[in-house]
Amino acid sequence: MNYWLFKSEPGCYGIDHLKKDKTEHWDGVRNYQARNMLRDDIKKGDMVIFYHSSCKVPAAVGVAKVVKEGYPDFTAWDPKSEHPDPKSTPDKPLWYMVDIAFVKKFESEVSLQEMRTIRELGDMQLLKRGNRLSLFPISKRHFNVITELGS
DNA sequence: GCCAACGTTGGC
DNA sequence: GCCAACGTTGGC
Repeated sequence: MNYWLFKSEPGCYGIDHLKKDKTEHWDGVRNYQARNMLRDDIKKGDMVIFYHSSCKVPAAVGVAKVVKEGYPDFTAWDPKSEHPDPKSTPDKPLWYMVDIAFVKKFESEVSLQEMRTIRELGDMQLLKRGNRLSLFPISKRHFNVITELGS
């Protein structure tokens, strides 16, 4: 089993949305590195730290679980969607997504600022300079440390 | 295939 | 709103 961190802007789609929806497809990723992970690496049963970015207090806010492995992101060929891409078609899909299910919302969210002070999280991609990927792998240790801080 | 210009992300 | 970092685009 592998562990991942997914970023989302809470104003756009936050942990409370996922809690309400129970499961949701993680669409709209338009970056090749992230696409490759969604298509090839993220497996059913993998665990996800849900992270709020581009907001007042950037923070890890909960846990989700992968319930469906990579399949074509059909929002790409919907011109009315948030991130349409005419280069992607049902015959030749360019972008992929997975489905995730709500597991829990942290009792206290774990801010980016707090995570920076934790030695065991020092090598996490989230804390590296210039990190812009919207999702990336984390270690089991990272996952455990963050979930413990959140409870 | 190089690289300048431009766009986007995201913390601050 | 600023800016650093990085991805993408497109001319050559």
